[in-house]
Amino acid sequence: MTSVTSPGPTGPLLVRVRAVMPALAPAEQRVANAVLADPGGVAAMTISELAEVASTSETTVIRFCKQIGVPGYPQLRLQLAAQSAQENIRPEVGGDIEPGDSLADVVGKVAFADERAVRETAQQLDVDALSKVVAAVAKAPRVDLYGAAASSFVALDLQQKLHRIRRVAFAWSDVHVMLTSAALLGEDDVAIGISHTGTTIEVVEALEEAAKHGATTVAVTNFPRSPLARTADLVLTTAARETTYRSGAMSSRIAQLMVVDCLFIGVAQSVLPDARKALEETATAVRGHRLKSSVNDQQN
Amino acid sequence: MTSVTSPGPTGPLLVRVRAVMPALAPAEQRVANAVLADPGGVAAMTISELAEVASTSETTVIRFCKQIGVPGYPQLRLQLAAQSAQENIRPEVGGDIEPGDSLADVVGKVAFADERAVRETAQQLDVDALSKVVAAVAKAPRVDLYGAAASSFVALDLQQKLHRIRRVAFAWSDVHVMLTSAALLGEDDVAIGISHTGTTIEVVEALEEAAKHGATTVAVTNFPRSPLARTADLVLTTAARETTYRSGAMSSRIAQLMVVDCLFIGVAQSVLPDARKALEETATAVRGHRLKSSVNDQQN
DNA sequence: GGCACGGTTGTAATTCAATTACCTGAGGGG
DNA sequence: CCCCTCAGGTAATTGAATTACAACCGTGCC
Repeated sequence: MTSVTSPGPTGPLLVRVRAVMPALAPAEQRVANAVLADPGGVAAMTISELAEVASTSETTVIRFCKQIGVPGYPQLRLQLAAQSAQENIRPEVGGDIEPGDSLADVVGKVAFADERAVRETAQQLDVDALSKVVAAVAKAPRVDLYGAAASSFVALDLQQKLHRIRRVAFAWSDVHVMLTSAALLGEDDVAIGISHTGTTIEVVEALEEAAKHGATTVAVTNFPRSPLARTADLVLTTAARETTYRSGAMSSRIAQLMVVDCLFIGVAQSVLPDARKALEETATAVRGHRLKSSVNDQQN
Repeated sequence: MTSVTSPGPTGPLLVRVRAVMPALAPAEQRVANAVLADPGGVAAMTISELAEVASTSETTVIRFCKQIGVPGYPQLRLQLAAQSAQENIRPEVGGDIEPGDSLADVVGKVAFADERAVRETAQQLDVDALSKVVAAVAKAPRVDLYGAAASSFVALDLQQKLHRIRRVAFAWSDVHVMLTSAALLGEDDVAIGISHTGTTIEVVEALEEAAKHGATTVAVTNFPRSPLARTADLVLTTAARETTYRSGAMSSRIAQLMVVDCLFIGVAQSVLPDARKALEETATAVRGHRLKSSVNDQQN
């Protein structure tokens, strides 16, 4: 029993709450909303007061605590107090993007949301799971990547990176191709499904098919209780709170890319020096397609 | 964190405790000492446990609370939790990624680099130029996007976003197609070239071709003096310092995406309410491809 | 259409932490 | 020597937190 600030296995409490939100029952979601709306305030409430605010019973509040991995209500209060004390040091200049915002506001808010997504994702990322994924990918004869819409670009990005260090990887976004490809995977192969919500039918199906053939399955999603996460052997969660500006993937995709970059570097490290050599050779290959005036030789 | 908190950065509560110490009864002083020795630890204790530790009774603990101006024991716990949380502010983990770094180090460094890229890009972004780009794109009958390798994904991402709000956009990564497409652009059209270094021959050529036909040309690059930037009418610069781990685009691509997101939101704002309607319709369209267990309706 | 089932929610009983009321004993002054 | 005061504690009481249980609701399966 050391300190309140470093509780369970995973990172910051509020991040966890947001991640688990969709998997909660309605009454529990009301509690979650109350907590997210005013963490500091809730820390000052008794269980009955919070129940009142969330229009539900004390019982449900307790259930909510257990759901998010906190043993009881007093512990929740403590963690909320700790959390909101930290936030106050670095105030959230954020807020949602409004239709009337000036461009300067938009830039500020987007930047803040992206920064936060990166920071919080890193904080709560399960390094243990990541290392298992790295190990699996490093020794896999073949890696399949599944993603739809915006997530497909993340898949493509990873494919390209892995390809540059000679790992055999394929990124698919067509269900039919996903399924046929998954059907051809074997024991040592790895299949990675990417979906922010974790509910994209096609990606879930493909991962199930891959599992059926013995491949190691990995989910990259924001929601650890989502269907995709449940299907996978290993889960890497992001921590993006999408702005409500219904534009679709913004910070979620940034968070996914960060995770995928970490994965890539891990793999590259574990197959050094081959990776280094491969990277140098590929860099040399595109050098002829660079104009002068920059000594830089990275690709893109 | 179990250290004896002697010097400065402690907040008001512990300061107050120290101040009133001499005025306290012996048994109360024992409580005070226990609190000062390990504030975080005490926050995790019940009143009985603390009484035990201070070799005294619960009653004395309560008396101690009142003495230092805290109404009750639970309140003391909360304040201690908040206090000790503030003490451990997270340190900045800069530095380059080394081959021998642990995965946890890698995650920390990647996150830090990404965060910094986002922050610094936002700070130096030319909002005036951005607003001109927004205006041009908003009224353009057609937008061409050019990018190679990793930057092609950024182009595709933007294309998809613009498409969702009914803007006609094309993302090309094949030189031949780029050039033919550029040749068909007109006065009101916009061509956006994306290249981190700004030296990718194909992208520069395509932008030159587009300029030749009267289109507004835009560069998204890290280097304002690069060939690409010189070719373009408007320049949006990113501010990524690529880690030397020769992996290619990592934080540079994050920065590009942020810029592109701002551009997109700007355009969406300026064509409201059509954009809103379009976004809602597209969200509805994919709803059937979502599994339940999530109320969320963002795409990917 | 009805019936069984799993999952959700609330009520009531119970346990346990926190607080208060009250008691004891030691020291000091009249 | 007795009484008064006050530190300190025990035990009773209150109220918060938790658990046990029952009602309910939608869903899928005959």
